[in-house]
Amino acid sequence: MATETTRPVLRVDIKRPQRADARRNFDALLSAAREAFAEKGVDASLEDIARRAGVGIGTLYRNFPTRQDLLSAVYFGEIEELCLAAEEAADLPPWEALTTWLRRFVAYVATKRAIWESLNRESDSFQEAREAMYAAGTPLFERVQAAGEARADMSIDDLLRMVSGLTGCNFVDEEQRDRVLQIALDGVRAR
Amino acid sequence: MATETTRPVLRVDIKRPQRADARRNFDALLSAAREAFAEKGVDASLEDIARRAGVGIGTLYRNFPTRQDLLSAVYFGEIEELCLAAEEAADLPPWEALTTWLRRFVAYVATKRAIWESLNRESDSFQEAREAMYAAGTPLFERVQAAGEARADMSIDDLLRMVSGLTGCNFVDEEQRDRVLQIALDGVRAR
DNA sequence: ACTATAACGGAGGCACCCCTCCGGTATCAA
DNA sequence: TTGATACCGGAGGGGTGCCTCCGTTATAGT
Repeated sequence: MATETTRPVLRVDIKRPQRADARRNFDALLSAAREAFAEKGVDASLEDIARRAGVGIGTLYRNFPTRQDLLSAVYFGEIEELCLAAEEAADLPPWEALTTWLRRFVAYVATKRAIWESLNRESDSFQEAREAMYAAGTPLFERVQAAGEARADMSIDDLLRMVSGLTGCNFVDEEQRDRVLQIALDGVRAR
Repeated sequence: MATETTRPVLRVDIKRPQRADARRNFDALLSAAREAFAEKGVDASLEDIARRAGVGIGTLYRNFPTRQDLLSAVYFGEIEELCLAAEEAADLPPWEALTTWLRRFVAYVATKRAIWESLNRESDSFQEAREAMYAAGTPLFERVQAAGEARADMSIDDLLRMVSGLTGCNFVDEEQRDRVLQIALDGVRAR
């Protein structure tokens, strides 16, 4: 389903370089950045990223003139995947579809701190990512509400902030995180 | 009630200096630090704090040899107040007592980022603060559970992490924060 | 008033980060 | 093979923060 999607697109036009050596560096930088951002959040040191990639700092700046460019290149793809996951879940019954997607959402957020931060920072370029996530989640949530299985006095914004808040803080272990999340979602259910 | 409490004490023994000028600086540092920590979180720059206090960096280090010493001096007092609030709420009916205290808890956490961080960091000296908070909240929560008004399969640790998670992330406004918190607490209620 | 000394404050060494600039190098088309 | 050039890397200047050290100053007891 939806192979030729017209979903609001997250366009990043940082072009992969032409020359072979340049392409190698470009890719190394991307994966080093993915690693560093996941580990230290969006404030990870750019010099550290260049080091991890085994590349000079100059090369980093040539490919990604600003920190935002690098962040975008790394994360917009992943958020895109999240949006796709929402479409895939659409076949399930309303409540399962929603929780399935949220589970996926949580899995992402837990490891990729930047996604979480993108929900919590006031930044233009993150705005776009946030909107894409909301657009993806809204149909799922509205379906649940239409089925009378979730309280009507709640928005997707409420829901995602709730889930991301619970995901963004430390728990003793995964088991506790799931349990607490489950409890909070119980509050979302219509009674 | 409990004027001569034997509650686990948060002891900080950084002694206020003897000489008049030293005492002035000590106090100025404390309030500058309170301000800076609230504003920028526990990572606020020590040099900035000294500047705000109108004092040399050396003076800061003389009074508070480590960042932890300063943090402790600032926050343990406030956490102590939080614990007192729990005792005061004890007169109310179980569920109200708990939510009254949690409301207080939220009010603190929202403005004092360090308290929130103290729940989310792995640090020895915060451990102590965390334990004090837990000790204060446990009676309230257990009372609610005993009254059958909260689900039994949840601990005070679960509850506080849930609340602090929801408090620690941004909401559009206070109203949304309260609404979402209310929804999550609905999930805590026994059905 | 005078002095012993507690307390001051900021210069300075070290570390890290950001970003620019440019001499050197690897690539690729001819 | 070779030359034009796209691309490299890191030195270096500017900024901030941490913490120590020590010459200078204010205080308090006599």
